[in-house]
Amino acid sequence: MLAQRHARIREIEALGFRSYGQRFDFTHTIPQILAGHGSMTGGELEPTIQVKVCGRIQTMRRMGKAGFAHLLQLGEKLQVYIRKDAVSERDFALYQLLDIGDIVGVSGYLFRTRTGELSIHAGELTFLAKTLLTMPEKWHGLEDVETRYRQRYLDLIANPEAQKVFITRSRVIASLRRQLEARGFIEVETPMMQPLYGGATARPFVTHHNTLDVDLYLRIAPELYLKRLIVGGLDRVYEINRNFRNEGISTQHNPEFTMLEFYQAYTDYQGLMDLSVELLRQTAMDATGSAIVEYDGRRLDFSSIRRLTMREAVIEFWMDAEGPSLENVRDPDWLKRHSSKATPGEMLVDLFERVAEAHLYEPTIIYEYPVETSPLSKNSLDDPAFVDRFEIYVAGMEIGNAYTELNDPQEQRRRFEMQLTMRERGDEEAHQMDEDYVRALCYGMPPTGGEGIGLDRLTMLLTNSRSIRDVILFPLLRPEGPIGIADELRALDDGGAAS
RNA sequence: GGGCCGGUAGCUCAGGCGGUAGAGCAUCUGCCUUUUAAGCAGAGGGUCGCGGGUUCGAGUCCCGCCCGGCUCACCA
Repeated sequence: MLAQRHARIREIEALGFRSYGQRFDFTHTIPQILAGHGSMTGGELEPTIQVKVCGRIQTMRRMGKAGFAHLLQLGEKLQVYIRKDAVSERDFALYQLLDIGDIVGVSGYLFRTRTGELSIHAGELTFLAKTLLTMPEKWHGLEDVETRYRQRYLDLIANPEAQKVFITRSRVIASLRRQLEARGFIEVETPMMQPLYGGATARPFVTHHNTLDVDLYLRIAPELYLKRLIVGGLDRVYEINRNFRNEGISTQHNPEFTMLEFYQAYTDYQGLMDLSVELLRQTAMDATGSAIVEYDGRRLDFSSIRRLTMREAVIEFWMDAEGPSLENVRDPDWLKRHSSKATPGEMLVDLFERVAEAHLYEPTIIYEYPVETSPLSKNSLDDPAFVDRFEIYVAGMEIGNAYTELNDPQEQRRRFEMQLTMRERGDEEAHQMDEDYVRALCYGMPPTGGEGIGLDRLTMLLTNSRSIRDVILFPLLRPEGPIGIADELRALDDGGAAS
């Protein structure tokens, strides 16, 4: 097959075409043609409209002295009609040599076929690039998930809906940027390689800088750097970038993933709740055209987001009919009877995760978190065992985490020391002491609200994708091993040189 | 890491009580000037994921390994 296609390059060149062509100045993209002329009748297409389009050949139906092909560009297709008496002899010879997957340019006029399909009546063909490998089958597309992830380019060619997912992803990110900029946030970039990792509980990837001879960690979160910027007086900052966590892979976890983090001085977690509700609603609108989307057969309404405390969620979703009372979930002894964790706060979180989390299908904000699991959040005024923090859950997934930032350096020092104790007890994920961060707080950080939103997961929800790998162009997989294409190409090259 | 499922032609998939491997699309040849899962006639194409074992004989049975999916654990 490879040899056959390779030989065809010479035949195409013998006709005077370049097998790998030059720039092509099209007049319209295929989506533009469909949008602009898709609803015009055959009659309205006269006088003729001349266009130049280009794309990849998706299908071919040859009928002797004429034929049809579908040209695919940007996930949409336009039919091309080529007939012997409408093109030059040379172009017709080229048409006969075309393979599905070749990239060509076509100039001609628009018309409707007998069956009513908008098509381009070819007057001239331009050869732009040759495919040497066969394309996936036309009506199933490429289904093998491993190939789809490893060879994403093939997935994007063969499955138009795969392109749509990544276009929506781009819209999600653009929408959030636009909304934050409109509110006076500025986009910043903070280190991906950090001497100390922090801002989340996770195991890091380690790398090494040769000249400085130091180990560095790929960041697990940008949080501590962004808050240094708040200290510095950049009152509203955000960053959209990758975090790296050296942990398991699943349908909801990829080792590198994209987070939006934003920090707003002089607000608190209540202010961020209101902002989040607005951001999510508008992002859903911008990405999908509606605040109501379908996910896995169920309805998600981003325009009405419930707010529940963690304790209320435990009560509401309790597995038995006779749920606990508010007094129960406040009572350390009651909690101890239902969880084996070390402290009342950890017990409550444990219960919440077991009882409620999977049921949080409709977009829901959960607030009032215990202090033990939140080393960087500010204590609640009315209960120092809790912090002013909330998380956003949709379809059973956590997609956002926000809190009033702890800005008291003494308290922050004590929290870090508490984490160090946990670390000594063997908790690898406990937070490290970051003295420069404490020093920054010593200069005074204004009251601040900070939030992180997982953009991969948000994109999953807005594209109806069940796996995070479907919204990451190149998800991490084990390396593939030898492919052998270089050897095959070299063999063809040697053969060509010899002949 | 555990459990379950999968890997057969370029693609999508069948098949199998152990006996020389199948279809559709794609490819090649011929016919066909409005087709659209175009059609008709013919042809080629496979170390059945890899390695061992059992057997006269393994794609099929057994063991190990590789790759992937789902799921549980951990996390966002």
